[in-house]
Amino acid sequence: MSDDKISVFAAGVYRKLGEIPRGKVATYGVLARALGCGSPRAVGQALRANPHAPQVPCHRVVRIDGSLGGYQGEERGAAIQRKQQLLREEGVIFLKDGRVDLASSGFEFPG
DNA sequence: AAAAAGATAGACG
DNA sequence: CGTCTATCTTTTT
Repeated sequence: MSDDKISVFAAGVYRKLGEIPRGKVATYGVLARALGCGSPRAVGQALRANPHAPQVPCHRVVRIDGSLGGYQGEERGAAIQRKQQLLREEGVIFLKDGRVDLASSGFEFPG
């Protein structure tokens, strides 16, 4: 937190997030691949430092297995609860396990 | 400059 | 089901 600006990597992540349609969710792996990186952790780092909270749909990014993961830097349980609420309002389908239905709400980047 | 952490994913036992 | 390793970027010492 030294510069007001952000890295090019984060900017690319936020750009991809804007491509995710409402009611859908993308996975870290797919996002990382769309950015040209094979490490979903790098994407998570960019989202964690997300300077635009609700402006960027960072809550539309979940794990590969449908688990929510985290939100900003909150506790795991709190992050899941908040994300589930937001996604549920957007029309994302949730399974009884508390996971997202990637089979219907899973989004993937073209190309 | 070097080391540690971080919202993952995949492989192994 | 639980544990370890691989991979990339950002942040801190």
